[in-house]
Amino acid sequence: MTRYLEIADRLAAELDGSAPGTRVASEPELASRFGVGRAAARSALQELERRLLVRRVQGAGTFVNSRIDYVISGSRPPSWHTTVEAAGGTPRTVLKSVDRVGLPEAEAARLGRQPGTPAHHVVRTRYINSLLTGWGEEWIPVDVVPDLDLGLHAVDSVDLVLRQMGRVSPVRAWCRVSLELPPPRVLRELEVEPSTPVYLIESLSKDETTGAGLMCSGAWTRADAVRVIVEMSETITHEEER
Amino acid sequence: MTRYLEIADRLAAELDGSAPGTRVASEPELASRFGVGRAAARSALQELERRLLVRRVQGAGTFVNSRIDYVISGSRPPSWHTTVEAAGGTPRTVLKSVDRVGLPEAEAARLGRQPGTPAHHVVRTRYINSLLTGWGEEWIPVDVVPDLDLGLHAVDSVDLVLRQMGRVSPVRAWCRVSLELPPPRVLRELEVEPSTPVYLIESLSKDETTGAGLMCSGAWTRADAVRVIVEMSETITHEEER
DNA sequence: GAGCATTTGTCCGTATGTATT
DNA sequence: CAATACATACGGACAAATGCT
Repeated sequence: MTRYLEIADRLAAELDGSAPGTRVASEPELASRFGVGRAAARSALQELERRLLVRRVQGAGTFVNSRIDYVISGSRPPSWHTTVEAAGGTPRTVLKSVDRVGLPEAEAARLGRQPGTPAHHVVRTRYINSLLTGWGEEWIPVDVVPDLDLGLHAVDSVDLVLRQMGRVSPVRAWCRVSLELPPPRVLRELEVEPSTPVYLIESLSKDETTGAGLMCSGAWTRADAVRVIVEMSETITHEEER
Repeated sequence: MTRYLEIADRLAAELDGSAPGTRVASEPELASRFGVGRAAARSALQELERRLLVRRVQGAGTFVNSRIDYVISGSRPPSWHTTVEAAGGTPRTVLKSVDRVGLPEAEAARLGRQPGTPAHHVVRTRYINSLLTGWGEEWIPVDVVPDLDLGLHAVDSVDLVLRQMGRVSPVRAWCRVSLELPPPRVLRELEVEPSTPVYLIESLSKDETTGAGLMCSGAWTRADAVRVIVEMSETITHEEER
């Protein structure tokens, strides 16, 4: 019945299988093609954007979107770079800052330390194909690795730096994933609209042998760029499902 | 600079703390109040809807929305009804159908059975405060509980029926959560727009002692009604984080 | 850097359709 | 049935970002 949904469905079918980044017809083009006003053509493209099928950029145009699957699992734990590359994308991580701070209360509790314990505070952004898709911070007590910054400028992976310079074996001990709307800070850092859904991935790493807390992190990721899938493989205590 | 975002932010601040279900000013009211056209007032309300702060119903109005947190965790496993009630909501589960079918391939693999094995196929919908928020299906091999339908009409909980009539102890063995856009089937069942984000929660229950697959399920839940949080507490194998 | 065309973003006024109350 | 409220659509206008000359 509604014209713009017909157009959206039609376009969705046409775009199915197109390569990511392919250009989609502009609003005026669609308007003349389907014999509607610009408003209806615009609504159709916006509908496709809500369905995460396209990405729209003011001044540039509308382009086919694609999401990569990021599986967080106990049994099959792929790294970020590997995941993105396997999906045919180009990953990039940018180190924004490395500070030396006292541990905030929440992070201290997770790491099993006293609040105020000296720690490295690492802030990094993540890109897929030059598109800013993630922002996150990591806390590592300084006694784990005294001069983390030296290693971080040479190697990209915090994990690797911990293993080589800290001589520890970090394993993921706890992880929590939820879908949120970005708080003001993340809004600015990720340069997104307030209505863009983002995943919050919180994580804690402990030493494999001693069990001591080594690192905890919080990472925000755009849901229109990544599809996070959480798999719990272990047998878990009973849940009454009704 | 943009007028409608100013209005949206203003309204968001005003609505903060309002009781869920509270009525929000209509488009014409907002238009005259802020001295803008109906288009700008409408955009502001749509922005709030994208932020999941309000719910809009044609013919009725715009109302304050609220999401309940549903935590899927190993350490603290609450039931659906308990979770909703703890959040101050009224949960309801409606049994749509109970069929006897042969197990499809995917479900058979999960349950460790042969495809085509006779099984109960249970379809149910879930409501929060009379709002349709979830739709899901469950598969239970008939040899686990021969006459499941009898029990299901008396008790709401599949888990309880399995314990009482099947004399087994189901525990969650595997669980997978992802955020999706609803496929056509779910679109119809949940009566939502194609752009409404929904969670897909897949789950497998095994017997606590024998380890035999008892039940597997797939449940779709509206993300504007529920915020799913997944917690992995167990120590998981190493993941290289970069 | 300046200028220009293209494209999306915002906004107006108006009208009609459709669902709810 | 009538009033209300949201949904769709038109035509027109200007703003803002992008990409190219």
